[in-house]
Amino acid sequence: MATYDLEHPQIEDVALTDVLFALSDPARLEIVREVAGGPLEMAACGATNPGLPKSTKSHLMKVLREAGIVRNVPNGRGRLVSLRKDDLDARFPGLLDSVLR
Amino acid sequence: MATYDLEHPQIEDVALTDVLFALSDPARLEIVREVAGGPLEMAACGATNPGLPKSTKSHLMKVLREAGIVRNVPNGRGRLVSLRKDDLDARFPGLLDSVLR
DNA sequence: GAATCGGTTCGAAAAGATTGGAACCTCAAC
DNA sequence: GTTGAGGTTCCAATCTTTTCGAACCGATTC
Repeated sequence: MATYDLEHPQIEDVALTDVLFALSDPARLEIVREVAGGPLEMAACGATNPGLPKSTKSHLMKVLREAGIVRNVPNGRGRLVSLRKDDLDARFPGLLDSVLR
Repeated sequence: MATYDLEHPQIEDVALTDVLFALSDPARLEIVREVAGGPLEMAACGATNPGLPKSTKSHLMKVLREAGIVRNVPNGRGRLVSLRKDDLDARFPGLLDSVLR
């Protein structure tokens, strides 16, 4: 019964401190950098962290998703992760660019 | 014997994730906003948090200081807190502006 | 439909952050 | 020198995050 569509916050509802917190972890920031190049299969990201257990990776993604930073949608039998760049740019102009520079 | 001059990191030594983490706490971010207007006596900042115990406030300042965000120097019998804006702008261009906007 | 692959969720343990009281330190004023 | 104001440090309690195994789920492939 439980569907696997995950909750994504409205961008107006995300607080700046939540975004900053999500980005303040090196592993999460690295994922954001990878995804900044374009949407990525979840299996494909975390290239820098090869041996990461999947539950851990799933949790990192959850924090990013709940902070409004990434979108994570079902895609075939996997998932596609993408950066919510337009949303973030509208809500916190310049932030993403300065973090990713 | 112990001097009360506190350690301030070289700006090149501070990691982006440390800065983001320090700014990800609402109370700390508020202090940064206050200090962005110009140097402030430590006693004068935290206006939004009137009843904050001094040990707690001291700890918030420590996190900001160790992240390279503020400078905290003795001044009379108190301390003067200032934003390391130039350092931060050089190290992470645009970051501070986008966070404080 | 059975097996498998990619991910989520749950639960519990470990690690780290926050909070605040108490003791202490420094400077300045008296 | 004593006192008081402004802050730091220490410590312990609490809270939050992180980590990861185990169980589960849905879509795909056979």
